[in-house]
Amino acid sequence: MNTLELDRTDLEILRMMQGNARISNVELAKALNMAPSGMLERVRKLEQKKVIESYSTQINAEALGQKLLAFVSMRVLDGPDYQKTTALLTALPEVQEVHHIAGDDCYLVKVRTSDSASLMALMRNSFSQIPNLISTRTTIVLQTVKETRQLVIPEL
Amino acid sequence: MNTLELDRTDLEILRMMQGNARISNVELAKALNMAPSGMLERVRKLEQKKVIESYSTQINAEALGQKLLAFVSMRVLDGPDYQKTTALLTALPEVQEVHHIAGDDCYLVKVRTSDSASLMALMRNSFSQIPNLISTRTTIVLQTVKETRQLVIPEL
DNA sequence: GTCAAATACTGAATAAAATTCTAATTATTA
DNA sequence: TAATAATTAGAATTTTATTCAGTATTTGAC
Repeated sequence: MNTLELDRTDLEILRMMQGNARISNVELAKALNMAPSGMLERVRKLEQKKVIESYSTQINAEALGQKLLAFVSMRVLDGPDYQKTTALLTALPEVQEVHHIAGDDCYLVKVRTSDSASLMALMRNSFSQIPNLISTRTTIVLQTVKETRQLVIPEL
Repeated sequence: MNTLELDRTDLEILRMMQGNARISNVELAKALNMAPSGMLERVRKLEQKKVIESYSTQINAEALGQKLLAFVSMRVLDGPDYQKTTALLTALPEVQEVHHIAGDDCYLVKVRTSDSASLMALMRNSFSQIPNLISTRTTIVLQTVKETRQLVIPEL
């Protein structure tokens, strides 16, 4: 099979594991009518090919006191430090997403902090320290109705 | 211990599992110097308390041909169907996030599709069918520099 | 189409891990 | 402080992961 092509079985594996990363190999094998050993090889291969990127645990953000979510629009000024500026921004643990979007040299940044005071502190103490970086707009999330990274897996 | 309070051990567990949902119970126990049986109960308790929401597999979106990411601003008109409108939107598998944001009755919606044609189809065939829902702006992501849901876990 | 090489799969054996349960320890609280 | 509840360890048991040799299947060259 080609390095990048996924057959029906692969897609079924991904579908099942996407929703439950801790499903046992035996259970997976049963569900797809395979021997556990064969299933194991499939999964290992998907990991090697980086089709499976990681297994992560979704933690209740509020349980950790992380009640504030915000989207911040930013502009990075062109220049020799462009890469470095991006790296500094990305390195902040409160920064969950950094998307380069169309229109100007702009970033859309998703930030999660405990509260608005922490966000303010972050913007004043961290963002402001990064050269050539300008926050242009901050949007506070009032309520999150849905938040997942589950992909639509084709049927084949 | 209180239903919601997390001690140092809990936080360590979350820290380790957040980055690797498939870490074995034995390995966790070793790392925190506990018996596997005790560790297992801790984890079960975190699951019951919904501090741990789920275990998910991060799949390479491009491997599944999902190359387009977009943020769509939307407005939902007030009315008796408000709840239903939200439910219909949320139910779409291409819709990964729905955030209610400050200012107007507005949603910020994150959408992932295979390409711009699919996005257009989604907007025309699905979004448009939902009553009282108006897309006000679509922002295409050119490049994603960082995308994680890892939370900042306090030290204690 | 045929054959050889590579790939994928099975089934059994073994190693490792998960799970259960009892007893003991520690923490809570009345 | 005593009684109660919660947590933990340790051993026994069940289940799962992993390995591996052999079989089947697919792939690609000719």
